[in-house]
Amino acid sequence: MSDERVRHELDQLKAGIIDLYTEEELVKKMTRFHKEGKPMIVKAGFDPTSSDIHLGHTVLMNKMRQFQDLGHRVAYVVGDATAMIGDPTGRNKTRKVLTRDEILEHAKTYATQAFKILDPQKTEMVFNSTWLFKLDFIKLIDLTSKYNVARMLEREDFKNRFKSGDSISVHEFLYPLAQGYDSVALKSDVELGGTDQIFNLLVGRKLQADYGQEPQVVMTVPLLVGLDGVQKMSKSYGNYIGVTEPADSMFAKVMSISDDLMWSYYELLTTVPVEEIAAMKNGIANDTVHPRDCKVNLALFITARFHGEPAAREAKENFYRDVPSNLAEYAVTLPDGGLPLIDLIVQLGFTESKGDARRMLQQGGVYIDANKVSDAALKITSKDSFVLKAGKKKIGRVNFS
RNA sequence: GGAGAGGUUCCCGAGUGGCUAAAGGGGGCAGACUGUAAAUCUGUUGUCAUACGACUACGGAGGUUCGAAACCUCCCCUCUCCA
Repeated sequence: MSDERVRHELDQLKAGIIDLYTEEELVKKMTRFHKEGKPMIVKAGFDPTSSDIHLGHTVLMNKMRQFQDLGHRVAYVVGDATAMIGDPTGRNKTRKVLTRDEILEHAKTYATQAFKILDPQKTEMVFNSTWLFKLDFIKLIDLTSKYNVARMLEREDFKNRFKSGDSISVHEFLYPLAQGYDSVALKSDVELGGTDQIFNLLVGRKLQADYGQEPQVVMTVPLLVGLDGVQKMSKSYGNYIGVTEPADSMFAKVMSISDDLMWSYYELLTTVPVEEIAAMKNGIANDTVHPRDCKVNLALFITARFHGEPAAREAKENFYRDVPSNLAEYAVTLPDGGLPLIDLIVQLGFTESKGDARRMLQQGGVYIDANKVSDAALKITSKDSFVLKAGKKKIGRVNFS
């Protein structure tokens, strides 16, 4: 019966979800969908302050895709208006204000990346400036009157900042309200977000009720921890793997995570069944399985997802080779008097400054064709091409002309 | 509006006239070890210069001084308490 079907779909949707407010309401909406055929509007917002989608986003997008596969529609909200506030996480004290063009540009590249996962036929991309910029002063006052400061201060970071005496600007209170108002404007049935979004998502519920709508169901997905193993994956922390990154670097980055972190990547980014993951853990515990091999498989899985199997295998081979096969190539003009190695390193962008380059050289991090170079004053005089390696990650073939 | 405390290098944070490119920690980078992991250890961490050294930097603008991150004036910003 239809009940069965709803039950089954519910299990699917609940998989990997942290918070769900509330299950009853979700069931009600799903049942209605099956009876009346009107798809749910599943909302998720994205901040267009950067243009790259990384693996952290994909956790959320997979869930969105699931809803689409069950026949629902996704409202992909580009937070161009809310970006002007910046989600008050307390760390972005001076957030760079983006121009209109930059935001549109970001939204565009964002979308093409998003559709590696989402179904474009069932996705509406909307900009929240469409309705937020139309709020006049009267309506804004009305909106702000629907929430009070005490409740606002319940939000974790507001609370902390208030307690520790850091500044909170009044306009930051507008962020949750604006995001909540998005839900009102879209009449969303479900809103998805990371666990750090829970407060904002719940504001949406309250506001919808205040505006006489049926409140949205709120679901959160776990945050993916970034490569550093500490903070959530985020572009601003530089601990991310972008979905458009080359296979080689994607593979290498996965390999660089800690063994502990590997498990949450398995759970959040792969379809490997939990039993298998448990088996791997067991194997490692009794020394029959090497953790490195588990990580290689993880890296293969993730790389293959965005680049296909063959590319993933090639990335693996490159990873174990001293010199990758598809090495970056650099064309350099050799000046008459020769080119100091230090200058070359800077010129290739391997280090930021000459001092940095010199340091790296002195510390033994520079190799030419697999031979360590320690002479900081070395000058390149011959036009023979060679492979230059500076540090662990910077490597390339240099061709002179 | 009143009173007080502050703004230091990527971050936190010491420094109250020359010994300060500025302690300490975090982070970053490099090296050792390893599994091109983590943890640990070592080194390093403003720019230019082979080097001597030069330049830039302690919220902003002026000033005092042979010499200022430090002292004075004004301004900007943050926080706390009072109204």
